[in-house]
Amino acid sequence: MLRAAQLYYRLHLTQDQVGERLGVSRFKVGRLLDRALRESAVRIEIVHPDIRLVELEDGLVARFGLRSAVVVDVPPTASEQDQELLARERVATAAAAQLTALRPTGAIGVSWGRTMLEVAAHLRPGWTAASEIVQLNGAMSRSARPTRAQEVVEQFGLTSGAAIQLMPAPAIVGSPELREALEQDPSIGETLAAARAAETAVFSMGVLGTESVHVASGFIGDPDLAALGEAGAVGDVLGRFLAIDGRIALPSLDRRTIGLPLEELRAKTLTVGVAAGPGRGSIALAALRSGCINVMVTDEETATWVIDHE
Amino acid sequence: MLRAAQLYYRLHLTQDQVGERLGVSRFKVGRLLDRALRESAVRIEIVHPDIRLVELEDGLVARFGLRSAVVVDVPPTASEQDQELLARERVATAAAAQLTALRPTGAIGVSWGRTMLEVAAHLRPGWTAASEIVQLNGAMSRSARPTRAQEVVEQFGLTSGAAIQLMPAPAIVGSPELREALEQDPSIGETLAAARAAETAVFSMGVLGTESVHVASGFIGDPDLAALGEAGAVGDVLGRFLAIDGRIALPSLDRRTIGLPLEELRAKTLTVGVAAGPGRGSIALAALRSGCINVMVTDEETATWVIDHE
DNA sequence: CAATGGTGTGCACATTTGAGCATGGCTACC
DNA sequence: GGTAGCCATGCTCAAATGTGCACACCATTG
Repeated sequence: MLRAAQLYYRLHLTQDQVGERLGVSRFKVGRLLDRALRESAVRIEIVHPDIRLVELEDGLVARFGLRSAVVVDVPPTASEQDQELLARERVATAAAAQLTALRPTGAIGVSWGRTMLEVAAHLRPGWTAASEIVQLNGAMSRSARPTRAQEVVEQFGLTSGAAIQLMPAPAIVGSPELREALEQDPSIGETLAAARAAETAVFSMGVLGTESVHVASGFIGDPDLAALGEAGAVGDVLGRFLAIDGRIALPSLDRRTIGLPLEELRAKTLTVGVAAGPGRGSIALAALRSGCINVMVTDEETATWVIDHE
Repeated sequence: MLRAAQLYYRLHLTQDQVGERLGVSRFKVGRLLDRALRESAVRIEIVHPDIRLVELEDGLVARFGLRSAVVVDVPPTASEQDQELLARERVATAAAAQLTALRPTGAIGVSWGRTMLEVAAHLRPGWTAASEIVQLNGAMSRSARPTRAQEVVEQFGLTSGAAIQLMPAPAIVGSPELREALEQDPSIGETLAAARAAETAVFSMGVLGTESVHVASGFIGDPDLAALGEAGAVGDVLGRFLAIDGRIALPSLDRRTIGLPLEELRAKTLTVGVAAGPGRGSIALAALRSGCINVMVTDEETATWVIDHE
């Protein structure tokens, strides 16, 4: 058996030649090799260092029932800030590539944020034949810091030649009643209907904290921030804050949030979630648990955190 | 590439199926797997502990231009003496099996000694269709300790149904003249002619020392022993003592030795050398260097020693 | 002593894989 | 703007390999 394995695997003879040398039939050689494999006398192993990325992808797919997952390697950098920038760049590149490979059609819903901006920047012209790009949630900033949500949608549209549809509203308003009133208004209502109708959604995940985009953009103030912390919120998806178990952390705030509700997101055929950079583990896990992601794109650190904490 | 390797080697999909999952052609998958192998991203290794035996066999074949080699594993025992007995038993079994597999025809020459006796004992009836078994060298003991050479030849004959031909002479005599005279005599001369004509020879190797068969049987006395030591002899093949370089250690003694000369042994088609037990390394190496072996059967310890000292 | 069942073997056939070659896109260089 | 060379890709065809089946061998059992 070992002699056969030696001749076959090391010297790369055919089973026929091995049989000739050993004076047995090629069938017997085949069975010998079978046995060697079954009895693990021969080990075939993938030794490339990046195989762990594949394993993480498989782990995510298996644990959360995803369609697919992409986990990218981010080489270490000098500073924490560089690390975040590099991670975002790498993950965004991968997300753009994955989107291209998935070839979505019809309408595509998109969120906004730094990560989404980076994804948009990496899309190559002609990446999809989609007909329409729809903004999924409100973004109109009231602070000096612009959300650049429009740039995201425009870039998605520009690179695909699709029509674009913006959602001209803040992410979060002061009362549920105002939210309802705004959603009734045709300018927002029609976009929301289109977002609902889209079969595909692409969005990133945001962390909760003082450096959060929503805080910086003035959508949530100190009282809301405190209440969210109290409720165990770890971050947001489409402006909707989740606790680590994947449920809406603060329903009262959720009712003031303008955009596609999570149930609707969950119902879509293709939902691509992008999470990049240190500290994204908890919101990534929450989002995965919420069931609104079926294609995950992230970095190794985040993926490892998620797998370890599930 | 890694994904392909994962699906192909770990999940045992066909290249076609891998291609389907990855959205590429099976040709590309094949090339991907090729590359993975070439770049050693995938390692195929034989992990069975006995693979070292195969490697030793290959080493012997390559270094000494053999037809084949058999190296057997000898489990450790309590005492050195048990080890020697077990080694002899294992190696003899392997030698008998190898002889059976080689299916020699015509006349087969055999030597004598403890190892050969053990080999003979392991031959199964019908192991060969050879016509004649010929004793290759003199063996008639003058001491109380019999050489049992006749038993070896008889057993070879009995198990094969072949005729036997003994060499009724001592291994070593007092003078070259006497040796010549004996070899002229028909009783010995005819056997010697048959030994010369045989296409196959089977023989063991003896170590030099006070416990040597030749010393115990009274063929060499103290002066010869001392002279052999002086000349760098390490052991014998067919009663002919070799130095570690594989040459006759003491030509004067060799001229007094009755039996097939080494040049004649070298000229045969099939020469099976058997060396078993601790301390056999040097004579095994000497015999291999002398070029008179083309099929080697030995234990791991001896094979390792030979490879390490060549 | 026949029947039985397990095991190993070789064979015909189907599937899988590899080798060589043509094609076409891309780049770099005139 | 052309063009030569390179590389990746997919194809055809042949080789290599796996599979189900029939048969032989052996030991056990009623």
